[in-house]
Amino acid sequence: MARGGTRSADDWVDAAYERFDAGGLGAVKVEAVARDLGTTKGSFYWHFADRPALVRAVTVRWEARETDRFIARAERPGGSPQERLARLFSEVAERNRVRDGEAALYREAEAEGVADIVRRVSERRVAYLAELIGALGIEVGEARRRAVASLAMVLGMQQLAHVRYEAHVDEAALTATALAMATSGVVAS
Amino acid sequence: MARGGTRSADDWVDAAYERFDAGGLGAVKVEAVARDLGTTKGSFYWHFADRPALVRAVTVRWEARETDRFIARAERPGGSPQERLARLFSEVAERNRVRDGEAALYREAEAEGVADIVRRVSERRVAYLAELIGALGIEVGEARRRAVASLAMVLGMQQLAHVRYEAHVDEAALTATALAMATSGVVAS
DNA sequence: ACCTGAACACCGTTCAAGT
DNA sequence: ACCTGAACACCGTTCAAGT
Repeated sequence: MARGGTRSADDWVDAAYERFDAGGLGAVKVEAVARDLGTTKGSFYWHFADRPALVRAVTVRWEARETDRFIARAERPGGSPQERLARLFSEVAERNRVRDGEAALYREAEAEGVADIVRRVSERRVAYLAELIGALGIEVGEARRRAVASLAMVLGMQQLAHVRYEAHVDEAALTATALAMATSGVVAS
Repeated sequence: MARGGTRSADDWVDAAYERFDAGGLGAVKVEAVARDLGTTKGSFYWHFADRPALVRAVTVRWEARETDRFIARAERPGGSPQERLARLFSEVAERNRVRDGEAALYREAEAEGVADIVRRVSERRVAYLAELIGALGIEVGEARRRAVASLAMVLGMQQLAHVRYEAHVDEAALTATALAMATSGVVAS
């Protein structure tokens, strides 16, 4: 909102979200956001109980957007389950390259008190993956195990990327590996 | 060291390491460690340039211990490569349950400026895994790809555990999955 | 050579006082 | 109803002064 005017809680979340996008939840600082908004941090406490409340609002917004993207992906027509899985993994691999706020989320979730939200998103991802794998004719329990294992591998690759461990495994190999885990099923029951 | 006496840099690292063990690198706070040692934080700056130097010393110590454990494992006689791999993965799965300082390391490494050390440890883990897989008669490039993929999956499961996402996949299943990835080779090249 | 104590910066939080 | 400004706590950092 314009300097000098009055602000809503939403304006605070907008400004905080920009900082989150750039630097993760750790960059969501009351004083800094107040500066961005051209107001004082004292005014922040009119709208929110404390910093954790703001961090939580930002994460909830991230969850909503993540869900939208999920639905958009699922709704998009075209293709066998295999093709959809391939599309999904290749999008994930591509986003892996960008070190944005989301990339930091799993790392920061616990310290910032939003582990529950990240857990919820994880469950959605697993459910969606399991659904696609199930569409290949795989039994439901096995489909879930494969979904968890391939999600875990993708998250692990993200972590290795965080410490800049390249491991000579590129985007294409990551995509192929995740797809192979999902479709050819290496997961023991 | 006893209160009132004089302290060495090592004493500071000892005390800081205890805090790391309990709460990760984030718990390594100059003021708190000074309190533990019964001295003032001002005195800290005689021994160290700043907090990052202390954090780095703690991580270097962690690396040394991690290496020791690695060597101990590798040297331990007995068993085919398969048996050693199984032992390795089951130990990792077991440690996954404990939420200690190490569990937080990958998350915090970048923010704390010790990504290089964690990267080095990752490379050792991959090299060791690749060596065992290579002993199964697998070609060297393929062995490395399998090593990276199985390490990534284990790290990813750790992350999911951090947000307490259980996913109905237990320790035994994790072990079996990692082993299957390493030995039966789902990784596309 | 090693430490204390006071000072400052930065950020989260509270609150009396203003509009 | 919403905000300012000052205050305090906590922690990292510096430094003059002490032993």
